[in-house]
Amino acid sequence: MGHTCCSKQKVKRGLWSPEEDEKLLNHINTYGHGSWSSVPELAGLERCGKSCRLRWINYLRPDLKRGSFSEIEERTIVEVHRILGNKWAQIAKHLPGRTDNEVKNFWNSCIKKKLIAQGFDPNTHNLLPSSKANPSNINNNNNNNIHACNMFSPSSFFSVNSSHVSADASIDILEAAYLTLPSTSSPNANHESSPISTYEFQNPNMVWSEFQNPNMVWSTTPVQEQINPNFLTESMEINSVPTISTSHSYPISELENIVNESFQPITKSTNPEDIQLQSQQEEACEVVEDEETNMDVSFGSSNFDMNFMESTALPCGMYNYQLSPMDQLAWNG
DNA sequence: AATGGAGGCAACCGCCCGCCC
DNA sequence: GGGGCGGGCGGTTGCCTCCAT
Repeated sequence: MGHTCCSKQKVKRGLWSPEEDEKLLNHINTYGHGSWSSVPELAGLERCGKSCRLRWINYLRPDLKRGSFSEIEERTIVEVHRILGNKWAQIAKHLPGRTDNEVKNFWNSCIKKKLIAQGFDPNTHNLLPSSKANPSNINNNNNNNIHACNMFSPSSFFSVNSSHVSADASIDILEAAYLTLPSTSSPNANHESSPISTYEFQNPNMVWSEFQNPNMVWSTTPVQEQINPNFLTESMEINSVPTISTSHSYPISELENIVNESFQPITKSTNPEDIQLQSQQEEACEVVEDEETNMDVSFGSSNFDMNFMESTALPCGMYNYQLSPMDQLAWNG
């Protein structure tokens, strides 16, 4: 087996010796890595390119942070994992100096066990059934939608210490919040037949944690690039998105305006399946309104509204502003 | 002191995706 | 269009260390 680049040459496996590290380090410091497949030969190593790349990324890179994870890093991992799932590379982007491998190992060896010990399913971040049934585990809490995030302060990790959040990473959260749940778009939706690209925000279960406290969203890329068409489905039209670019922050209100300007309602689809889908979404939203809020929002309406996103996040347990008894749980395990 | 289990971590494996020809 | 290749990523494995017995 093995990767194609490894099968063509005699390669060494296993732990790297200090001499090998030095060769790789010297080579990359002098020439850069260029094509990884050519690095072993140029550096005089009997390793495959992938192995060199991995060694560099996970160990030799000069910007790596050493040592154990801080509590803030731990919380960041939990919060981002709750949204992104096992997207270790994406999670690692939120932790400067940490690698995906490191985050993954830390999760599997430490955080996962802590969550389980506190009665949370590490995959869903929801309470485990046994914990729900056992009041002693959850401090007599009856809310089955409580999330592991509520172990922490309701202020998001973005407000804890912005230096721990890379500038381009918060948008991953924004995108992933839409991508987390199964797509509600019809598999038969015919995008090609539409004369223009039409989309609709497909996942109302938005985690808008960036918008809760810091009042600022950081951006290194134009908004148009940040908005991933994958989290949009039919019925909203993408207009020319104003470009706010390159490494600056802008207020929440500005982003809200941008999004509102960028997504305008269009006529609903005539596709019977889409109509049924929209009807289901509207029904679901009505339940949301009845149960959680009187806010004048509806998934059927195409007005994109931050309040809407926040309110719809509540019933699905994606986000909860309210302090719950879970907040009182100690993180130290 | 020897041994076995648990935990942590580095590295590998296999798959996927994008690019190029 | 499709095949090859390189890079990236998540899952898994295996080794090393520590600690209890």
